[in-house]
Amino acid sequence: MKKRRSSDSPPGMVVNEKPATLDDIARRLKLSAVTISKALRDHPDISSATKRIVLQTAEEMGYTPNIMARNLSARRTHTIGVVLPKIAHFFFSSIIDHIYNIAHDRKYEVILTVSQESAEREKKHVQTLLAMKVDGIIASLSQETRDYRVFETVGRRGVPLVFLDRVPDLPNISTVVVDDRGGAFKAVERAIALGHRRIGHFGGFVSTNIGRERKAGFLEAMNRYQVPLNESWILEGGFDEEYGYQAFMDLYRRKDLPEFVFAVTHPVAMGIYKAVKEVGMRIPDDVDLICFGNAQVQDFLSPPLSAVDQPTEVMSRSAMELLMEQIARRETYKPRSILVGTDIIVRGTCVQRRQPE
Amino acid sequence: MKKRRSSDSPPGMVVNEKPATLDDIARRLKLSAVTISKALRDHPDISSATKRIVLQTAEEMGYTPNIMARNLSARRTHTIGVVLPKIAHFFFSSIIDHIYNIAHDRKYEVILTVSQESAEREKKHVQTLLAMKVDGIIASLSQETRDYRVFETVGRRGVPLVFLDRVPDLPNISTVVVDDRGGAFKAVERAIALGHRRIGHFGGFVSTNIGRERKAGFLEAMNRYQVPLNESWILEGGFDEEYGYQAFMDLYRRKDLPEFVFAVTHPVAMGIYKAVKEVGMRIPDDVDLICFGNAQVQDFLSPPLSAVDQPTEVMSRSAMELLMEQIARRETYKPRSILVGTDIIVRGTCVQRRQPE
DNA sequence: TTGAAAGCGCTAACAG
DNA sequence: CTGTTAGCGCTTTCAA
Repeated sequence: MKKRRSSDSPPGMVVNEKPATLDDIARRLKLSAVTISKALRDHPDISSATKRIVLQTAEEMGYTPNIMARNLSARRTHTIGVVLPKIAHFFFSSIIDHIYNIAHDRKYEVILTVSQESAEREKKHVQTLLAMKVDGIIASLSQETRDYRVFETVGRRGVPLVFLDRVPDLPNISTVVVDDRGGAFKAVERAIALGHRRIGHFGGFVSTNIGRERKAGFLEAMNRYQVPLNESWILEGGFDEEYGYQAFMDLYRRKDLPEFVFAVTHPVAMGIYKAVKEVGMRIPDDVDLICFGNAQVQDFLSPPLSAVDQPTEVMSRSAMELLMEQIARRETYKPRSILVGTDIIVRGTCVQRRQPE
Repeated sequence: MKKRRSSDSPPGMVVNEKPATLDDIARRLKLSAVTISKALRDHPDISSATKRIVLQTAEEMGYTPNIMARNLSARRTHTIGVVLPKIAHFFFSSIIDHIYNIAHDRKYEVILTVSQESAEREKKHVQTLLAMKVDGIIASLSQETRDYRVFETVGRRGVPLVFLDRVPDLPNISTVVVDDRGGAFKAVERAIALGHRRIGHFGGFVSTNIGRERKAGFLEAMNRYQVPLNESWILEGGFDEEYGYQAFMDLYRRKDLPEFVFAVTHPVAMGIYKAVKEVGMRIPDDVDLICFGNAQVQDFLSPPLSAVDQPTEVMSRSAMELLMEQIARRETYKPRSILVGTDIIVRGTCVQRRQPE
C-alpha cells in the first residue's frame, strides 16, 4: 500500500511519507542492506567510492535510521538515563545542562526523567530506563526514597549506575557528592567567627545523605567551638521554600528566634527571606543566614545570599566519567566514590555585624 | 553462555544477570510467547487464570519488557518528544513539569531535549526524535532558528507536531501561544496610565514571534495613547540577562535613560535590576519597569517585579491536547492555533509614582 | 570488498 | 482461549 507523496501538500500537513529504510536504499543502489548499513556507519569494510554514493543517496532519500531497530539489533543504545528529583531548581537544571553537554561530546543521547521528589515516580522511571535498555544511569534520589530495591535491580542487571548528590546508603556503589559536611562546617565556623552564638539549623531529612551530612557539619562546628546547642532551633523538615517559611514563622510566633540560621538548601533560605520580610525584620541585621547551594538569582536578592558553593560542572563531569569508565570496563570496574571539595561564597549575608555584642 | 548468578555478590556489583524475555517465561510455563505477551498487556483474549499465573511468574523472574523490541514491532512508541530552548528558566522548567505530569496521566513517556538556544542542536534533537520514532513532538524554537526545514520534515513524515510559545512562521501548523501582543499592550498601557511618557522597550529578536508580537503590543499602546517614541530606547537584542544589563548600561553611559522600560523577558529585567543596582539608582523611583513572564523568585526581589503572566499550565495542557488529538486522528486532523489570554500581575514595580511630574 | 543468513524481543494477523 | 507464522529495521557473524 503506497501513501501519496506530499508534493502538493502544505508543509505542515500530515502526509505520512513513509521513511526510507536501509533496504530501500539498497534496492535503489542494487547493493545489499548490509553494505548500506556499513557504509553509513563508516565501516572500514566499505570502499570510499561506495560510501560516497551511499551517503549521497541516503541524503537524497531523506533516510533517518530507526533507532529502535538499531538498538535492538546492536544491543547497545548509546544512551544514558538520568533520574533527577526536580528540575525547576538551579542546582539540578545546571547539573542536567552539564550532563547533556558532556554526553553529546561523547556521542551519547540522554534521557532525562524527573521524579518530582516522589519515590514511586522514581521507581517507575528507573524501570522505564531499564526497559529502554540505556547503557547507564545517573541518579539523584528523591527526598522520599527509603527503599533502594529498584537500584539493586539495576546493579544486578549489570547496568552501570552512578549516584549524584543525593546518594543511597548502599555498599559497592559509585557516587559523586560534594563535601556536604565540610562545606557545612565552614559555613557555621564562619558564623561563629563573626560572633554568633545563637545559631540554628533548618535541616533537611536526615534520611537523606545531604540532610545528614550537612547537619553533621553543623554540629561538628558547634561542638568544636563549644557553642551551646538549642534543640528548638535545630529543625528537620525537607528542602523546599515552604518549609523554610513555615519553620521561621513558627519560631517567630513562639518568640524564640535564633540570630543566625544555616539553611540546608537555597530554597529553604528563600522561605526564610520571605518570612523575614513579611514580619518586617531585616537581613542580616535582625537575622542573618547562609545556605548550602546556589541559585541563578543571587545578585538580585537584597541582600545577596551567601552560600556554600556546589560546583555543578565538576560534579557532572565526575559522574559522567565514573559512568563512562563503568560502561567501558563493565567486568572489571570497581565502584568508586568521588568527594568534590567546596567553599563558601560570601555575598551580603553572613558578614561582620554592625555592633558585635 | 551462562552468566553467574548474583547470589553472593554485593548489591551494587555488576553481575550481568541477563533479563528474562517473553520466551523465557513461555518456556517456564509451557505456553507460547504470544500468550505471555497478551497476558502481560491484559489482552481480553486471555483467561484471567492464565493472566494471574503469567503475571506472577513474570514478577518472580524479574521480567522487564524490552521497549525497543516492543516499539519496533508495534510501530508505536507511546512516547512524545519535547524540544525546548532552555531549561534553567522558570517558564520552561514549569512547562516541562506540566508536560510530564499530563503525559504520564495519559500513559505516555516523554523524551526531553534542550537546544540551549542553538539552532544546530535543535535540528539534531529533532532528527534524533524522529529516529526514535516518537509518536509526536512539542517544540519551542531556539532564538537562533531561521531555517524550519527539519520541522517540515517532521510534517512530511506524518509525525504530529505542536509548537509552544516560540513558534515558526509557517502555514498549516498547530501552535499554542500566549497573547503576547495583548499582554504587552496591557503592560505598556498601564505604564502610560501611571503617567509615564519616556518609555522604552528592551525587545527580543524580531525574527522570533515573541520578539515581534511583544514589540507590536508595545507600539500599539504607544500609538493608541499618542506617546512619542524614542528610537534609541527601542532595542532588539535577545532574551537573556546579559543583554538587559548591557543595554541599560549603554543607555546610562550615554546619559539617555528612559524612565520606564518594558522588558521582553524576565531575565532581561533581571539584567536591568543588576545594572540599576550597580549604578546606584533605585527601582521604581529612578527607573521603573515591567516584563513579560514570571520567575520563581519574584517575592524576593526588591521591589518585587511586576509582570505579564504566562499561564504555563494552561499552555502545556493546550499543547498536549492538540498533540493527542493529532495522534488520535492523524488522517483527519486539521492544524489549529490556540491563543492563551493573559493579564498583568502587579507587584512592586509599575506602580503609582510618588510625585507625578 | 561485498553479501547471505540469522536473529535481537516483541506484536499483529490469522487459524485452530 | 491459545498458538503459528511472519515480520518490524537493523547489525553481526561468516562465507564468498
